[in-house]
Formats: sequence, C-alpha cells, structure tokens
Amino acid sequence: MAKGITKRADDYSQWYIDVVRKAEMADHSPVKGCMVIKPTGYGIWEKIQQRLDRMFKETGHVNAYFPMLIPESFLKKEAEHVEGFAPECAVVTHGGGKKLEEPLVIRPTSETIIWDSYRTWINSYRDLPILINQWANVCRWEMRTRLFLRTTEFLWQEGHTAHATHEEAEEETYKMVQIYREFAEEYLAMPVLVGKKTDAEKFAGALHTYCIEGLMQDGKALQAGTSHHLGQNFAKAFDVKFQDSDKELKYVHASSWGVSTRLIGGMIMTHSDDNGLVIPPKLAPLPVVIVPIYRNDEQREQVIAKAEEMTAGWDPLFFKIDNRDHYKPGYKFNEWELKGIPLRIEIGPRDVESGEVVVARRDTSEKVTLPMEGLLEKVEALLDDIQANLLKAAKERTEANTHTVDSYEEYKKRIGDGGFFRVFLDHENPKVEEQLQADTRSTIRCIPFDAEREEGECMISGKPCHYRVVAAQSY
RNA sequence: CGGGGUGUGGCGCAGUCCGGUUAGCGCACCUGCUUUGGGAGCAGGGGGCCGUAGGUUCGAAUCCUACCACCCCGACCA
Repeated sequence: MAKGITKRADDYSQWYIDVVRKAEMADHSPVKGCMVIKPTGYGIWEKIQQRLDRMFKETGHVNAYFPMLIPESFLKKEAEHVEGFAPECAVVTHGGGKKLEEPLVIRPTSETIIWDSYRTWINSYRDLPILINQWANVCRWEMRTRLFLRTTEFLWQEGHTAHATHEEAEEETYKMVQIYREFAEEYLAMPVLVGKKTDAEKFAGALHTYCIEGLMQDGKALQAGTSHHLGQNFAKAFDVKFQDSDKELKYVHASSWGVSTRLIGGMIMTHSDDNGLVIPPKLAPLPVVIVPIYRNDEQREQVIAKAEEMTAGWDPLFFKIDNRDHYKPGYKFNEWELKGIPLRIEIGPRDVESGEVVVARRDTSEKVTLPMEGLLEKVEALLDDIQANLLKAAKERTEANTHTVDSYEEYKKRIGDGGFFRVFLDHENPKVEEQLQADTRSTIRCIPFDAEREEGECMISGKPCHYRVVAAQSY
C-alpha cells in the first residue's frame, strides 16, 4: 500500500489532495487558490494540448493570442456577461507606479477583447467564418478552490468563432462539443454525457451552452468542457457587422468553447487508485519506465547495457531507463506507480540471461514475462489495451452509477450516495431548479442530446415532461 | 461572507493548560560504508528569529491584545 495516500473509501477529498501531492503534479502557491504546476502535471497538460490542438486544426481552426489585460468597460458591454463575471474578476488599478485612467481586468474569459478585435477584422461575408482558438491563462476569483478542479488562475483553450448565420454558429457549437466528447473518450478514457445546459447553468451571455459531463469515482459529476452558442449578443455589444451577399448589413453570429486544466483533475478522479495516479497511456508524457536490477557494479553495467541495446531505436520520449543508483528497485516501483506511469519494465541479471523482461501494467498491477525480441510491438499493444481497459472500467462504473428515479422522495434519499440520476424535471422552470438545489445540493447537469422521448411528470412541479434530464451533485 | 479548526526546519507532528538551560520527534535532505527482483541498514551531519505586530515579565513557542494566513463545512463557479 502506498505510503502517504489516504484511501478513497476513508476520505475521498483527502485522497485527491494526496494523489496530486505525492505524484508531484502541483503545489499550492503563496497566493490563495493558485497552484504551481510541476513537470509531472504540466507534462500531461502538454499532451492534452498537443492532442486537442491537432483536433482543432483538423477541423479548420487556427491559433492566435489576445492580451491578458482587458479594459474594464469592455466587460460591461454585454449585460448578462458582466453580471456573470464581474464578481469574480481580478482588477489591475495601478501600473508603472501610477493609478490607471481605466482599471484593467485580468481576463476571466476573452470574448470581449476578442470581439473588439473582430469588429475591425470583419466587413464582408467573405471574411467569415473566423475560426480562432487561443491557449491562455485566465483568472477567476473563486470563493473556494481545489487543485486542478478550480484554481484562481488556470490554463485553458478558448475557441472564438464568427459566422454569417445562426445555423453555421449552431453547427460549430455542436461540432466542438462533439470534439470534446471524442477527446474525453479517446484520450482521457473518460466517458461523458453530452447535452445542453439549462438556462440557469448556461454561460453568461450565451443563447445556450452544450457540455460534456463526467462522473467521478465518488459519484459526483464534473463539467469537463463547454461550447456556447453566443448568437448575436457579442456582435451587438461590440458592433460587429458584415455586409452579406444580399447587400444587407447584418450582425455576426458567434460561438465560444473551452476546456481547462480541470481535465487533469477529471483524469485523476476517473482513473487513479489508492496507490496513486493512473495516467491513460495516450496522455502519458512518459509511457514506459525501465527499472534495472543488479547486485553490484558489474551487473549494473551489464543490465543497463542490455536495456540500452533492447531499446535501441525506440523514441527517446517514449521511455526512460531509471538508472539512479541511490534508490533500490522496490522504491522505484512504488514511485513510478505513484506517478501513474502506464507500464514498467523490470530487467535484471536473470532476464539478461534468459533474454526476457518482466512487464508490469499500472491499471491492473499484472506482471507478464515477455521476450526482448520484438518487445516494442508487444509494449505498444499492452499500452493500447490499458487505454481501452481504463475506458471500459470507467464506462462500467458510470453505467452502474446511473440511476433512473421517478419519485422526489426516492431521489432525495439517494442523491447523497452519488451518481447520475435520470429524472423528469421541468428544466424550463427556474423555480424547479432552485427547489432542487435547496433541497438536495444537486443540479440538472444536462439535457442529454440522446434523451429518448418518454412521458412523465416533473418530480417537483408535476408538470408533464417528454424526456428525462440528468441531475447530480457536482464539483 | 456565516459555522468550525489550525499556524513550531521541506512535509507530518509533540511541547502551550501550569513561562525557566542549547525547542524536540518521525519522514525527507547531505557524507561515508554495507546494500539492491516490492518503499534497505548503520554511523556522522546540515537545516528553526515557534504566522505577524504590540504588550506583561528578570525571562515568552508558552500569558494578554490586535491583526494576518491557511484548511474543512456551506453560499459563488470551468
């Protein structure tokens, strides 16, 4: 059993903090709610960036960068937007030792500064669409923070697109939430619900918001990505018009979408266990570690030489030979498990002798003996199997914790145990959501796209409903 | 912002009630030797103005006052 990690069953929240700390993912910074992302954690973020960036570019998007400081007045141009974000903005009032003419907001999100630029970029329907993404940091002064899940400053990507028509903007909004779903399943190995947020939960300034929602091991939901259809709200606020082919002057339609370092928190809470972090192979900065075993200097030389010979021609970023001499193999086994490395290869004198190695997988702790001959192929196959296995396990857990409930009494009784609850709720009535939150500290997570037609009555108001929504307690 | 808690080497803690040499312990760290197939052993060593600022006292980690920070439980949120 791993030293220094609280068991999930004893205290899930403490377990999470322990895993982040022991795996050396991140530290608290001197400023409340901020974190230092250490190489182990940042390496995973880099992987996420690489994979997602490719998916964005394959769908026609390009990257750009907009400034971090935004004139305060910009935020105020869209009524709902300012109401939603003003309370959590950090504001710069001084620069160069002088009080500023106008305070500058550290971006909580970049719609306003970007749409201010788009005004000058867009004149004709021929300028559209604009499909831009940016990788950036943002700052939101949250009341309560947790490493990766909610930090004062966090890293994310935000896509900001401009379109000639409502339909095109809608198509983009939908396309991007599907890309998030695909990324979550294929890379994070995290199954997600895909659907629409209720009005109460949508982005401040959007017509509607689509989202992906994962279910963590403790039964709480995690919003893992959002895609907003902004309609013409920001175009109107920033006066962004174009002349269409029919000669008419029209406001531009917009979308914005983002995922953040929160995904790393989601990854941890989806796969990790009481022995520490578990990284899905496709996101592992280091998929394979090789631990040499020896009793003396002569053996050490032999074993390491053999390990080098065995891995000749392998991608150097794919593996690492842990030749540190001041730790014993057992220590290294535990350390790499703690850090979630998907596969560990053990090679010692007896393996050098037999031409085989011992391969241990992080997800199941199974060890197998494999010949050095043709090892790379087998290792790659094992990594694929781990990736698939993690997704399968997470899917089964999510399904086992998805409940269909009809009575509010039963819901209230069971909601505390966690899980997704498929229920009839009149999501168009804000009072229903208020009541739900007040009674149960749970919310409607989303109205799934694939909700089938089914007749029932709202378990709070009794109003007839034609499909079920999904409610849960969430992070 | 309400309720509860905690501030002592990098981390985790003891000491505080009842003031008194040089502030301890475990882990981690450094050096050396022996070790090395699931978190090694021994020996030696480095590292602290005890959250901050005042006060009481011959003397304060310990008593008094104020402030600050962080953590947990709620309200706010990706």
